[in-house]
Amino acid sequence: MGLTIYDIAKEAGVSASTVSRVINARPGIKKSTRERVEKILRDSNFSVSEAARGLVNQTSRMLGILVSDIRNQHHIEGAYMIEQHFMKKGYCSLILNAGDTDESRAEYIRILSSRRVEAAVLIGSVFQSEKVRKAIIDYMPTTPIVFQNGEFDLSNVSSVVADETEGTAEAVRYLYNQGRRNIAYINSNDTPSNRKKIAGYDKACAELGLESILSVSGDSAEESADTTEHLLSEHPELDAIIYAVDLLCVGGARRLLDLGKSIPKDIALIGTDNSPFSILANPRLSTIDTKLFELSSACSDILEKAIENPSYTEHVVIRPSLVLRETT
Amino acid sequence: MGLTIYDIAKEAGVSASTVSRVINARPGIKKSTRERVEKILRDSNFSVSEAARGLVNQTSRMLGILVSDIRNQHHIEGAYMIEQHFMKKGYCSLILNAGDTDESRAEYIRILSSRRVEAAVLIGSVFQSEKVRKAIIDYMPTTPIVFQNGEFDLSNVSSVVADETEGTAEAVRYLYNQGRRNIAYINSNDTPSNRKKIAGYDKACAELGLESILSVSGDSAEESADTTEHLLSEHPELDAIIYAVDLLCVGGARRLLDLGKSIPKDIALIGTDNSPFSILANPRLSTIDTKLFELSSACSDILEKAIENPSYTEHVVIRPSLVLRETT
DNA sequence: CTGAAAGCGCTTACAG
DNA sequence: CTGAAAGCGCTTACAG
Repeated sequence: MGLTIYDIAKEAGVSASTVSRVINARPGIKKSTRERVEKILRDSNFSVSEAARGLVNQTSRMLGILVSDIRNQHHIEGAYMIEQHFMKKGYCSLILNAGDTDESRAEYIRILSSRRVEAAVLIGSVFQSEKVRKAIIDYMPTTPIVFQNGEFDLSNVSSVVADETEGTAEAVRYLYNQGRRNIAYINSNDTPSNRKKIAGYDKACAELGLESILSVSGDSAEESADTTEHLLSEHPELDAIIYAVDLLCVGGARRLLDLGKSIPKDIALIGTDNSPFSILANPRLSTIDTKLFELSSACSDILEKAIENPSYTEHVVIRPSLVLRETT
Repeated sequence: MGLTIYDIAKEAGVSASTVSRVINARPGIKKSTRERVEKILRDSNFSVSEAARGLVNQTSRMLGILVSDIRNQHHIEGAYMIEQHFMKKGYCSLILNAGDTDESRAEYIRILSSRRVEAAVLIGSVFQSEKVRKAIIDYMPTTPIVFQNGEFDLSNVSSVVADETEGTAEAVRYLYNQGRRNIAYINSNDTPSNRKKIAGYDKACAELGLESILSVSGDSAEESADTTEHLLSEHPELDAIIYAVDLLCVGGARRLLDLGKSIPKDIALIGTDNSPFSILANPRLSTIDTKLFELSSACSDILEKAIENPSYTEHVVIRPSLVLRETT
């Protein structure tokens, strides 16, 4: 199995050096030799071992992409974009599910380091932790890293973040301007990103003299429906709810309809992320667009520059915008 | 940067062999030596180069997972499961988007081969093509491969397929038993998998003496809504529609509601895949459950055995079932 | 219990 | 234009 360049060399009656030169299209090889070797390469379906090549070149042509859960549609978009873009340049992407704990996420930094990836991307604010930071310092102190939706104050880490605080505050202000005065917020998991959203909600409520009404839901549509119903029973005066995630808004909308509420007449709803759910939902969601596509494409751009020049670093902030549909 | 075992050896005053033995927990090392080396390993945050190690061991500890588009929720589930499972055993997964053409998909087989993956998984019936088959013969003739939702008659390729023909036929029969007599089918892209579904639809229609009414939609909910409306204008007698994909069913349901139809009274709807959309949709979809989870977990099991024993091969067929909710 | 040497599959000066 | 040699970072017989 696995032919080596020595096998090819023997068959062509040349040295391995020559075969290597042909494979890598180096100049200064007699045309007839080149063609003979090329034919054998082709006929034998030879494929170079990237591992061996990487060992001598000190490159792996691999990228590491860490996502806490690859099944999360919101995160996979970025991974997709990066994988597609760099595959064209001959890079393969190790897309790994870094798990739910800080320990496991830090461990994945170590794993990427032992695979000698040339650059890494962290997707999701959950990577914001001291353990991950330390793992980067210990294991990838000079590898270019791009952090999507988070930041570390390290010389090799770039960041691309959405200003979710401001995005959420704007949603509150919009509802206020529409005459809503009892605006609740339903949060999902406790992540750095969600904390920023709540900060924006609280800030805007304070500015406008509104009461902060905060509730937390599990991360399924069904749980959100229950949370929404419960919240409404405690605060029958509610005339608007903002959700930290579109999916939760879908669940809430559904339950409110079941309870005989009219949306947005009785109660206005705003989701977050402008995800596919927001258009599929019935009614279609108004939502805070966190500009996933722009975030991902900024990551991809930075990564590209950082691979060229490993000391390149950049910090980008993207401003969310409000997308108005049928729930406001 | 990049310490090698020679750096560690020098610092510990031992040979590289000894360091290697400590790293690999080989027996027969004096306890004091082992502990001294371990401490240095830890303090210096040493991490072995998997590439170099792989070169000598003739293993890569990498798996290749080919998906046509990683953003497809239906496909990523399998990739997730496999990645998670094998990471525990020290394997990293190259999850690659193999693209839209047979050429590109075949090319990815070559790429996996040059990365010397120890096993590969093809997810999705679209890999069913002569070009991919040839690429496997040429580049991975002995690497264990598991094909999710497709098969190749090759000694190194296992398969796990859903019997979509039968699953779809059953949906038709169910509708018939409910008294529906004008049952249409709306297909999505032309893939081997979708062809099997249509075969099942046609077969059941023939059995029951029903007319086959087949239409094709683009792959967004919006396009499906248009297709549905158009189909209904040509066949006002329709009292049921089966969709090749849940998402299309969501789009169709939405439009039918907008047109003032009552679901399922006027018209019954059945989607395919039992995807998250089917529960989120309003109304919730009845759907042909293609048992994604079982498919994926069967792939993962086979893969595990095949990595142990590279000549292991298995062929599994999984029977879909009908899940009844609010659209029938 | 430990080390020197060879080798995994490549690439790249260096020499001719 | 081409080849012999050294080396990338490891592991593993082999010898002691």
